[in-house]
Amino acid sequence: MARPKLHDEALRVRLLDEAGRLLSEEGPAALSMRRLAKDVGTSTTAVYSLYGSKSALVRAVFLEAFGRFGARLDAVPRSGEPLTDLLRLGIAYRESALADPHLYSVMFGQVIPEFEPEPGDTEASLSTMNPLVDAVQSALAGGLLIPAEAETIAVALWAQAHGLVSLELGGHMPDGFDLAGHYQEMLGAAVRGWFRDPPA
Amino acid sequence: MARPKLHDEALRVRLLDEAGRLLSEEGPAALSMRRLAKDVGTSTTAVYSLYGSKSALVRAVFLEAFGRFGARLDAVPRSGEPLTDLLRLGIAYRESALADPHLYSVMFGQVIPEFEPEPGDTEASLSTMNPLVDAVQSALAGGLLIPAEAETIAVALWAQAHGLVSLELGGHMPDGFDLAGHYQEMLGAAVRGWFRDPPA
DNA sequence: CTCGATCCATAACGACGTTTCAGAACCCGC
DNA sequence: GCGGGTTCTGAAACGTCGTTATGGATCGAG
Repeated sequence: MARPKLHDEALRVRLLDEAGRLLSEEGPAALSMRRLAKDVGTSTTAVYSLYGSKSALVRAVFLEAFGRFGARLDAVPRSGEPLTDLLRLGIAYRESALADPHLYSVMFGQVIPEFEPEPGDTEASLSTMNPLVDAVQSALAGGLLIPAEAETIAVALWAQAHGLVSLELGGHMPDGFDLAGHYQEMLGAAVRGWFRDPPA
Repeated sequence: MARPKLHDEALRVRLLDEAGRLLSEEGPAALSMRRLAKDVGTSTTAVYSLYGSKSALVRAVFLEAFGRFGARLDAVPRSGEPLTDLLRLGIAYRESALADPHLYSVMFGQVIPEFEPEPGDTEASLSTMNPLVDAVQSALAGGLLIPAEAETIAVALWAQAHGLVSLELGGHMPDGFDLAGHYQEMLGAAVRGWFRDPPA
């Protein structure tokens, strides 16, 4: 038979890490197959034998990014008070996105033309929403919210946070608008919209 | 002195139209300088003498798209009832985005790597928000909403609509989730969050 | 030690954005 | 009317991209 593989799992991981680093630190334009290969000290062929295409490589980064993002949301300490937790999750959402804007763009924008998520990849992004759904269900169970589907409320709140973050990252906020200063107020209103009765 | 220009304003308009058509019908990947030049029957040099770069060309499409988008929102008939108008605007927002998803991506995503909006281009996107700010101010003047800055409420509602549309276009909705069926309910909750008193 | 199979880095291919360049087209002064 | 100099033009060139073909290097089996 033949020589042993150099293009092994260790290299696969190194490529994935370096791809994430390139994206995070220099943006989507910096991630090219040539550049990536050179930075980890191998050839483009190696990347292709391990990943097959740029699209597949970026998908790996995409899934990894969702994994980290979901972990950050999971790590938010729970207060036992569902409405408090919803706010905390929203704040953690923005912090996570701002901590690595380029990765957030890979997850939710189509910043890399070669890659767009496949239907099955939707699950990755939906897992992001799990803690949100849990908190909404708790609130519903406590009779705090109007009777609606938990999924509907969760999607609405998710979209509220995503919309704010997305506009902020895209530079679409009004001049001088202090999003950080109004973010909690906005999240609060979004949640309050589903209240059964207004709080005192 | 010299020969008259062939690369005149008429050609500039034709290029802009064709660029918009390419984007709308075939997506961002189809918009290349060579393809564009060939489709309007000229050379790439012509595009460069008129626009200077792909970035500048896409910026023209970007501004044009915001113009059309804003016009659609301006054209929404007003009921005199600010809360009704807020819902109508939200619905028109989604309809406009879904009518030309690729253009919406150019406006709010960074789908074309060569182009990202300059600071001054923020005004274009903000004008989209004008009818929204007007309706919010009317509602505030009518004492319907809690006393907050109109800009804050408008940004929150805008982000709610944008977030929903953006997640929908990106394919991030849960499997089988009927956004169209829940969209008004969600918008209603977003507005209700700013109510002074809950409606009957 | 030789052979054959396997893997890998180099180099090539087509397409991209952009720029260079030689010539064609034009206006002005005569 | 007709050069001459200026300006504009399209074709071709440059470097980079994603991707793929190729030929040499490398190893185990006999």
